Amino acid sequence: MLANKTERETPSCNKENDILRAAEREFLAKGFSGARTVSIAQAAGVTHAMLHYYFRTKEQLFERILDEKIQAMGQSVLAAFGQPRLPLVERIRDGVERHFDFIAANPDLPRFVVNEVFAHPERSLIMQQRISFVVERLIADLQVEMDATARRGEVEPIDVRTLLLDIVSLNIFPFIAFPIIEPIFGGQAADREQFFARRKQENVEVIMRRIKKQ
Amino acid sequence: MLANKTERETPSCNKENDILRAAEREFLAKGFSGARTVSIAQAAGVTHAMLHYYFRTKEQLFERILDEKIQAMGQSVLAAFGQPRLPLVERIRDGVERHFDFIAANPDLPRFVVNEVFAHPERSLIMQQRISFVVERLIADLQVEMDATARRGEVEPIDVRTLLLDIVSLNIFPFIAFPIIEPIFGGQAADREQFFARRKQENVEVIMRRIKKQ
DNA sequence: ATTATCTATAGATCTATAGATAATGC
DNA sequence: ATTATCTATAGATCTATAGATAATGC
Repeated sequence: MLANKTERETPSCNKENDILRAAEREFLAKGFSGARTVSIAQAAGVTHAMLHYYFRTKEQLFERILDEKIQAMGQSVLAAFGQPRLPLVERIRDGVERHFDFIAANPDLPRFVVNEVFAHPERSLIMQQRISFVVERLIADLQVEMDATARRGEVEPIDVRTLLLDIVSLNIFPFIAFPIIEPIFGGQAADREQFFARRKQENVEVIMRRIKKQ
Repeated sequence: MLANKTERETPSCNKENDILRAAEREFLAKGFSGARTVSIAQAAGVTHAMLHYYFRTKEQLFERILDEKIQAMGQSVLAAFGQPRLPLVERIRDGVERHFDFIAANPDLPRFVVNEVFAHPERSLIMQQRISFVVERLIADLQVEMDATARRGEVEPIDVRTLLLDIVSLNIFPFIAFPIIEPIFGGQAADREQFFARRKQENVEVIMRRIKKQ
């Protein structure tokens, strides 16, 4: 049936992919209930019937996107902190920055994932479990190094899960709340680039102070 | 009043308010596009026509709720930190805890406000400006005290806006992302109460270390 | 023979209103 | 006379599919 896509289909004339990319934009911007399949089809430059031909239902199309995005969120943490080449403190500083950069490059991602997982936790259960499984190993690995470093008196001992939640909270929230923050920061947030550059530095500062031995 | 047994007599007396309360629940849970006016009417125990009789449109009913909630978010910051009776460091510690408690008591509020403001920033512009105006005074006041305290060498100098964003990021994110966090924290988050009690302590710790003089 | 695409439309849902009727206040 | 409430339904969307037709691969 649809399983075997031929290799000579170039991206620009691959309608299935066009629909996926259009769906990605629409769903990320408006969420499941706000998105319209007609709009997606229109943005993809195909008739509405094609969307159903390839994905049967709005729900199925949505789940393709949601799974993709949940995975991306999980991967972002792995990619940011899974670099064992640096000593722990530098590894964490580097991780905060990498994770921040990823969110900066995908500012709509966290809101989307957070909302849709909240709206229907059962919808994404398998994907979530897969992510936690991988993240679990990263955490265990980091915790071992953390404990060792703390024993040498180089850092304040801390539960790695707790530290990671501090980091993602600080990194993600400013992006998802930017429209609210902007008027409060007034001129300071007028230059979006600069605002987030400072944010990144602040988050690194907060986390470094959190683990610093007192 | 023999007319007491008539069908039109309302048990809860104020249907307009019933609709508002039902709308609040529905909109907070599902957002504007996910909410259904029929469901709201049903939950309020009135016919669907009544909803339009009192509020004309879904949009107007929604804006009543959104304005209310934006104001509540702003007030929560004011109420938490607007207590000039304590010395600065204690005032901040107390503020972090008060703000956390408010979010804990209204866990759906931030997601709702953040989403809807993001989806239609123009819809809430007046309300946002009103909030920023009030918060602005709090910030100015706190900054004066912060600078004075820093001059005495009791804290590390910091921009108050930056510090407040650290605080609300740490306090709000764990609530809006809880369904994602839960499986990763596994057993540690099984007891929701305890998980958030620890979070509160962690957030206080992070912020105290952030302003501590080095 | 199968896959891709289009037009047209069914069917479901959802917002909103019209129009009738009862209650309330003056 | 005005306000509150109900029933019934219009009108607008939106998802999904049927059925015809073109393109592609064997």
